[in-house]
Amino acid sequence: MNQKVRVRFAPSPTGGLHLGGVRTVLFNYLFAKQNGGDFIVRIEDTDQTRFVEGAEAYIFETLKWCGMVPDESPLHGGPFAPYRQSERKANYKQYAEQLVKAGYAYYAFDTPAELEEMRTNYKTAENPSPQYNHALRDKMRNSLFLPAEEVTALLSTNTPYVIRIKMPTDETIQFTDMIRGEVSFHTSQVDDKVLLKADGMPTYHLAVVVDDYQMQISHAFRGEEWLPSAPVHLLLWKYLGWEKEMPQWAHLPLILKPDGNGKLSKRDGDRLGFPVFAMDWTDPKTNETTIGFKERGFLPEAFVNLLAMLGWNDGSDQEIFSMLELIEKFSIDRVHKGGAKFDYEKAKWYNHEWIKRMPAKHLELSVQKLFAEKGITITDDSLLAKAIDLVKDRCTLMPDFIQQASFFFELPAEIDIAAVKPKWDEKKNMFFTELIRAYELSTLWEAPGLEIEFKELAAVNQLKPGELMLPLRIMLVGGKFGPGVFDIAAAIGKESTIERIKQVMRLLE
RNA sequence: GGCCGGUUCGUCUAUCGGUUAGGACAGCCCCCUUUCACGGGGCAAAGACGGGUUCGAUUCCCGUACCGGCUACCA
Repeated sequence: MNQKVRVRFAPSPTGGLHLGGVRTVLFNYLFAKQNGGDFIVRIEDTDQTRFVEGAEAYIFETLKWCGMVPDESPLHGGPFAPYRQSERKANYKQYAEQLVKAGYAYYAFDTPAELEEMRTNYKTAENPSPQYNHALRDKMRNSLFLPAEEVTALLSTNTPYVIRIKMPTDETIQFTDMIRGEVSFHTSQVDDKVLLKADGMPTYHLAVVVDDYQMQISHAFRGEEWLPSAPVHLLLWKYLGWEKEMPQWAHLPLILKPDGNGKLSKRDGDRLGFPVFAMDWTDPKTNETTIGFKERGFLPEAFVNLLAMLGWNDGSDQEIFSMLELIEKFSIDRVHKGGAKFDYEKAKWYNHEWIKRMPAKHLELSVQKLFAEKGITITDDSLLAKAIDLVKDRCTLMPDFIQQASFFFELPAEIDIAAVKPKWDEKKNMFFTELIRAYELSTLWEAPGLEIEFKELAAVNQLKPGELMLPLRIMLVGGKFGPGVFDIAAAIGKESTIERIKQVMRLLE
């Protein structure tokens, strides 16, 4: 029995990685790191017909973005390489053969058409989906019921065949799931799953057992959708003689659609207008891009945080956790049994919280990039930091910084002149003319001083500051939003402030 | 249909048999703010149903209902 904690995430490279997948990685990762163990990524590409170009690279980019670096993987190498099942192909057949020899599995020569025929022939109202199982296998063409000579003949003439597990007719398979406790199945209800396909590739069922064994996996976490096939895996561990090395299982609850029911899919995101994939994914065949959390403007810290809280909590009221805190506090026995509906509003709340807490320094690079995409070049780093600190409280998603802060770096794109024009008069015009003069003479350009000067001048002119502050805001910002006006004036500087006042005054003439 | 799993406010959830069933998001109201937010305060909102066990059940057991997953030579 290996003591060392070793977990694996075993994705199939068929497209973008979605929420549920990333959460599975996260729980694996947290568990491994908490226990000083290894986090392995193994690519389950046994179905060559479903291979999608770029999907594997995408998986690793996603893990990197989330801050979960594998200790072993096809990309990072490791002592149990290769980590791609397609490259381990030669490995599996011998075990399938071993099972046949021991009487735990058998050759099946049924063609796809024959299987189809069986399903339609035996389909009844009570049994809408007949299985290839103990009750039906004697009706099929397999090494269990065909004469030995015929089997030999079929084999020697290279007739395509698969190897199926021979499920016992009457046994109870029980195991302890780390999340669900005791779970049991009756073998009569489980079908004779294919272990080795006609193309020589193993199915998931065989591959996961062989690889978990060879890679010395200590704990196997996967989605709840795998629970029904757990008895097959348990039996395989036993039949292969590795029972003592079998990992502990944990079947994670599913992430469900926000509305209605069922597990969350990419389509729900398209339909409801929120991301489901971690990052943008472009399907190489259709060239269609599906938006990701990253590109929508989520911080990886927030993404990880919100995923962790979908089905887990530490028992306290704390909701904001960093990766380090999660590693420290995560516990598999506090993971829920029931699925959780995904709530995009709450997801945004996590991001908002993270943006608010994030020091401006950490945000600078991505904000700068966002601006660059809009054609705004930032040359003054200290102004950028100041601007970020001033507006981050009002940014939920990263692109909000464009709306909230671009006026710091360029003249307002639009001026809401209608907000001031109706109440604009000669007295106000005079006030701002005098304000320009006063500000031109200012030696100390700081918010409190600017505000005092402004208010004093208003008093001299017998005007209420309230009636003047909105016009000033429109002049500097362009609209009815943003941080305190004098903070803005202080940040953009004397020259720009005066220029903006003058410009709008001209528009008001 | 069968098998397996699940079920506390609209949503995410706390509760290790005894609570006015707590928090958060969203909603509504108020305060703060001479903009928009942030922030603060408040309102409304839940144990699917029926049986047990128990002095006492949201909590333990059984049944029902409902929801989900699986039922491929896909993972």
